[in-house]
Amino acid sequence: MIQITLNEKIFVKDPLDTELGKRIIFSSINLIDELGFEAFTFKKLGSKINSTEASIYRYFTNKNQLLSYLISWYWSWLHYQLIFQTNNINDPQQCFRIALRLFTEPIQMDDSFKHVDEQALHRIVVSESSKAYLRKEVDKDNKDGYHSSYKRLVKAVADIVRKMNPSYPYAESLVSTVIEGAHHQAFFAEHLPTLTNVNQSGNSLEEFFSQLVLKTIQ
Amino acid sequence: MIQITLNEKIFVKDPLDTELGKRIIFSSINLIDELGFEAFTFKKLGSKINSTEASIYRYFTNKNQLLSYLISWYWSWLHYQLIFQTNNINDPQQCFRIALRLFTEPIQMDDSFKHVDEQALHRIVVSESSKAYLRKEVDKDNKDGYHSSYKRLVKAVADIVRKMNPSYPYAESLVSTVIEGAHHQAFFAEHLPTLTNVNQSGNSLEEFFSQLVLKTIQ
DNA sequence: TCACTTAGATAGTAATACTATCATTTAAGT
DNA sequence: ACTTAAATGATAGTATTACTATCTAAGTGA
Repeated sequence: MIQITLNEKIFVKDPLDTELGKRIIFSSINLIDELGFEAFTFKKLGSKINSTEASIYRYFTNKNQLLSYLISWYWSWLHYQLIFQTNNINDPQQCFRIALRLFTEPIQMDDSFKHVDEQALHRIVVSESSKAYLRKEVDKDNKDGYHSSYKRLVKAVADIVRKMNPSYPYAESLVSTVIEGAHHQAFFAEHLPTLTNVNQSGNSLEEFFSQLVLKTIQ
Repeated sequence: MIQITLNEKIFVKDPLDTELGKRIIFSSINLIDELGFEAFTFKKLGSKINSTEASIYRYFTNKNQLLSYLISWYWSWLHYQLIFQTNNINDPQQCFRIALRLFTEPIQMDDSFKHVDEQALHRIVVSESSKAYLRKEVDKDNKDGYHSSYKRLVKAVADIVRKMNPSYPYAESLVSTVIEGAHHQAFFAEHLPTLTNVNQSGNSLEEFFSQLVLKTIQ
């Protein structure tokens, strides 16, 4: 049983400390997935969990903070998976393959987190995660550590890339491009298929990015 | 003097047909750039151009349609630039270089469009363009042609990629990854620099993607 | 038992995202 | 010159959003 701990400034009151807090997290994932982030409101969430808007505000200052919390939680969880799955593996090539699979394949969540719908959270990450930072408030948010989980994950994978080729100077850029790109390509494959070749005639997301990275860093 | 024509369903009434329409376009670029898309409203725009909310609704059904219009206009304009600048150039490698420069360098707009602030529009494309499609309504929007300018541009550049290597099966994915990636990397370089190596010790956006593409398609 | 935490209930406010109506100006056709 | 239609402005109204504030009740722990 593991516990993922997030930066304290990313919530008003830690939702994992209470029963209501856990209901907020659990149900917000389903509701954001269902309605999309724009149409999602604390009022709707309140009525869904038989609580009130005011109660939810005791945990998060606004819905953007809640989104950032969910996304951060997801990155921390992926990072934990990466560390766990690459444990005792020395070949950086193989480590990278594991990382790439985490980014491109729908995740399988273990029983430690039954309260979380992993498929739904993944869909939210694909469709909504960039909205957590594409904001005017990004610098303030960043100071408060809203994006530190993401930054840690990118650094960890960039370190793997550097182990494969220490002279490649764009490790972080490559990794963040792959992560964001994986989301975009998955979204395009579903909604705007002319923008992608993924899911067409045997082409796969993983294969596309695998080739791209290995050839790029040679 | 050229005229960029956009799909008819992307507006209620063509803003380029009237004086007020042009003021809407011109000022919305500045206002979205200044406030960010979330804080931007038709009411604020109305008072900025000495008109009213109701008048703006006669051109666009909502602010998302206006955003889609601006972004579409930008893609159409880039596409035009691409065709113009690659005219009479047969070497696909060189054509690609031109395309890449269009995606990575702040554009220089010609005098035909003095009413448009090119720098501001580019900032909007970087920070807000993905919000035009990362929506629950994406399929409906797509049916109405909201994204056809983007799709045409991606196809045009993918055709260049295929000329360089006809057997590469991920041309569209590669191009859309580069375009979206160029935005992300530019945004990261400014706001979340630990996620990128661009703008650090002589590293450039253009160089990163140039290497990435050329090595990938070999 | 007292203090404290937690949450439910309710109310209120300013702003947002529209829709509707009506009057006025302007431009275009006969 | 007269008529009509299109374009805009002015104003009002509505439901919802995004909060903030206050008050009460229940439960917990020392």
